[in-house]
Amino acid sequence: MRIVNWNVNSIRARAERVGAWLDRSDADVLAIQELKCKDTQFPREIFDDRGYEVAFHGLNQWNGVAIASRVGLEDVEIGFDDMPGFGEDLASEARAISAVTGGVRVYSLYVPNGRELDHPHYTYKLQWLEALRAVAAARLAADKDEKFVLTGDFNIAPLDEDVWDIDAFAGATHVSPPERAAFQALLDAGLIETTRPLAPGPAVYTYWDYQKLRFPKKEGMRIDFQLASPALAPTAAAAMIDREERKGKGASDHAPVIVDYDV
DNA sequence: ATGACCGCGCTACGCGGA
Repeated sequence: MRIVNWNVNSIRARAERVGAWLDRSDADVLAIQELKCKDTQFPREIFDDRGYEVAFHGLNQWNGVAIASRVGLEDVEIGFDDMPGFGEDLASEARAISAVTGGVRVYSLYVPNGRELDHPHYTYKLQWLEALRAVAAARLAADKDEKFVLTGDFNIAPLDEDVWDIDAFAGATHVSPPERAAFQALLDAGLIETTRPLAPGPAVYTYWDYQKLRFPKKEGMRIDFQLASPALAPTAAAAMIDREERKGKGASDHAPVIVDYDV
């Protein structure tokens, strides 16, 4: 089963491209981040027309997550237990959706950006990741044999080699020790990241800024991942970052992250 | 060539992105 996660940076602006990509991707499951639309605006015909079921969650022009699948979609959950909110009213944001598909619970996650190290959004990011860790730990405690995977845009570069120049990130988010510790805590809880071993770096990236010719200069960041449960991870057979999809006019700033699982 | 930000919304410039 081919499971893909992709931050599309607006599903409406990218509708044609996502459809064309689905036609050639052979994806069984596509976990999407950054829909940038409300549920009432979601272009579900992209998926209907191609025989994919789709579940989506969008509240406004920010964030938004979805899962599309051609191998069934059941037991959809919006958010996760004790997911923190943000803002004066601590409103919960559209950053998590999951569903059982092909015998695997797949999460589509858009981890908060953090903005600046001294910004309230950074504290929110760390709290959000800790709540996510608690959910993963609880799932494993309840059933160590459950097949599930946390996929999406983690907005963390776990290793120095995951950015083109670590010196350019001094004092920036995405590389700070607390963020990296929050990512490591997910691994310490028992999850296994399946893309890096099968598509190792250095200089393997999933995101390139639109500015400053970052893509043609091969200056990117590796911040999109798949963290699989112990029952699923050993079945990972191949992984690929589809950087071809980052080329040309109208590309998302993130590339699809593809993993084939023998399930 | 892969080429000098992009998408969104009370359509106009500020916000968020990383």
